[in-house]
Amino acid sequence: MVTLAEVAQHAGVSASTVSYVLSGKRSISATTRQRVEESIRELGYHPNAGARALASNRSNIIALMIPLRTDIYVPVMMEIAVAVATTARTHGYDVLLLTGEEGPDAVRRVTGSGLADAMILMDVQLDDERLPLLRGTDQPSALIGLPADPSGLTCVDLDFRAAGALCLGHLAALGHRDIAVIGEAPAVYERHTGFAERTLEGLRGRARELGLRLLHRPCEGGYDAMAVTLARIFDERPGTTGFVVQNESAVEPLLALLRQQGRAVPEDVSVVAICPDQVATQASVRLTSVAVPAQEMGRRAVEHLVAKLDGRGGDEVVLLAPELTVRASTGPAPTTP
Amino acid sequence: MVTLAEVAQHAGVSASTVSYVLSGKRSISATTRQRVEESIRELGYHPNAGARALASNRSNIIALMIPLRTDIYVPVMMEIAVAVATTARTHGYDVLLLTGEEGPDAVRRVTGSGLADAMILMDVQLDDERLPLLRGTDQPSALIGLPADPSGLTCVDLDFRAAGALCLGHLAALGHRDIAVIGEAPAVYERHTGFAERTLEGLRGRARELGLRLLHRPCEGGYDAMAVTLARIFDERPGTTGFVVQNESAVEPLLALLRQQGRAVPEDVSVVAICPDQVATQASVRLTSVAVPAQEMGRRAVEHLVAKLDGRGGDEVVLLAPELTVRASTGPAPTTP
DNA sequence: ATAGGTCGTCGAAGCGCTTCGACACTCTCT
DNA sequence: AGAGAGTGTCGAAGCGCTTCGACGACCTAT
Repeated sequence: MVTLAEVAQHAGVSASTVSYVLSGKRSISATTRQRVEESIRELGYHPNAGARALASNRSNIIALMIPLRTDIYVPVMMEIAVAVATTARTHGYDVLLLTGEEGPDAVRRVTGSGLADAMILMDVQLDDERLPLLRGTDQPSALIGLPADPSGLTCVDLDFRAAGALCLGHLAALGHRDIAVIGEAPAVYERHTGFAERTLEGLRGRARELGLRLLHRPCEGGYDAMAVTLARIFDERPGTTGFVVQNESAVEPLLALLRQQGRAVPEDVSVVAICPDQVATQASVRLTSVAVPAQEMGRRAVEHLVAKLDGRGGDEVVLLAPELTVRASTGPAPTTP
Repeated sequence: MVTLAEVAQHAGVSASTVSYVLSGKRSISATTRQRVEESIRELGYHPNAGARALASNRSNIIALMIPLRTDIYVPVMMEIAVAVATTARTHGYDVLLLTGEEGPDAVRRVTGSGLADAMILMDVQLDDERLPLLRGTDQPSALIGLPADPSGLTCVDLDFRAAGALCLGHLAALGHRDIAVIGEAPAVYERHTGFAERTLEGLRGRARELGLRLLHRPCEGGYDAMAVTLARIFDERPGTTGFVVQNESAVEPLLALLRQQGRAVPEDVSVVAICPDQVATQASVRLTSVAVPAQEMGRRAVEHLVAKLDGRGGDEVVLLAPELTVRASTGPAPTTP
């Protein structure tokens, strides 16, 4: 293992000079810099992370807490995680992966031990038990999601309320009057997950404004659950012609079932999804959808944290504006004779 | 920030005593231990990670390198990642998330800086450029996947060759003679990804033994690509009655297309998948499948590393035996009159 | 009773880095 | 020509922890 001191000796300068070459925190003459850089390369020097963290009180690590459940929003989570890791690297940070399993203890542990300089939390509940801890520390943090009370916190999220409204507006403009909403699994609503509830508010609010009839049904993913849910919907509202789906694992089952029942998409019923673009474009019918900008969210969260760590910027709630892309799954409502 | 010294003072002992209470590396009287533990709790002490790493030359971090591509095997990757994180925590380790983007440089950086004590690599190519680096260091590592030459390395993987053979055996036993294999995207084969090629070897070998006709077609995910591929298959081999699918994002499109063409599963054609159980059970037809034991793989990799870090055990190739679960997508071959 | 163990604790060294103050220079401005 | 203001470099302190050797205190076997 090569140390700073060895590099210094090799280059014929003092250790502090090498350190300043590395950090750029003091000016160094061009010739010295070159000599040092040459030595670093020649010896294959890598600064020791622990020593650096100890001396500078900075680990250059950002912690990312992902939900333990692997059964839900997997593509979104993965995309966010990768975006976080990639963005962090471009700013010189590494990413520590925490699972939700440890809950608040993980926050305490990471904060207390100086393992990470900052923290990103995903899968935030409206009234998340980790939030008081975050407010009580001076360690920067960012949430991906929006809790009930975001004061004193940095949050990045899609504006799901607007997304809900947008979907409904699109269906309404096409003449649909009876809309069914296929939501996430009931457990998601029971946990009071922000995005699910806010979407619903957006949908309901706009439905009221436009005088549409709205039926919301949570749904476990998968074919069988979807079959039951769909049967109930048509039972209760036979005139349903528009669907809004916010549940990745219900998308394909829904399409398959509609097809099977002889209801053509988009001729007989229209479907709008709120999901990552990839899901929308790979479905058996290319779906009109509001994209969940997973990468963008991950990137923004990291950039906020880096800014805060550099002493720039403060808390802020960033709600990304939803965009609706029209594809092949929506069309004019059928004219009932 | 509370330090060891403060805890020591509070408990009326020396710093080293507190350290030994924490590590258990020397015997400590029960009364002293209690007093120290009480102080730790009272002061809310967390050992500083950097200082610990510097002094002990151990970071208690395991690096996990995941592929950058988020478009492929997402659920598997995610499951492995979560299993790695969870298992690592139970052994007192944290997980550093690296993306494949940096490639070999990441290996050098992490190894050189002492950021992590060990490393797990996913998405291993048969002739992966990171392997020489791993062999050249004394830092323990584990691969999830199997390269062409695993000598001097620890590898954990499903025995894909056996998995391929198993699928074919099952179809053969049901009387199918003409089998089509829907593979991963062409790029996966071009990269010489181990699992894809080994599956193919297993399939071909058993096909030869049993005298079956085998047609292998790589396939991009999604509905449209699958439609093209399927058309070609039936064009070339109209008598095809058995399918083996190794491509998560081709599963649902395949089922939809077969249904659409009036080919009933399993009455007219049988489908066996190689995929995580979750995909198999959530599909519109519950799929007979060989499970990719993602969690098990993640867990095993971590446990091997922990053992190596504790000075137990050495390099080893662990090939998990495949298990085929019969569900609703396979049945006897139709008798051609 | 004394030599030899074991047990529990302490002090001090040191891990590899960052950073502060100091110091010798070289410029500029008057 | 001398004061003042940079520049570029160095030495030393110290970050919070682990770990080694040392040392009493107590126990056992001779």
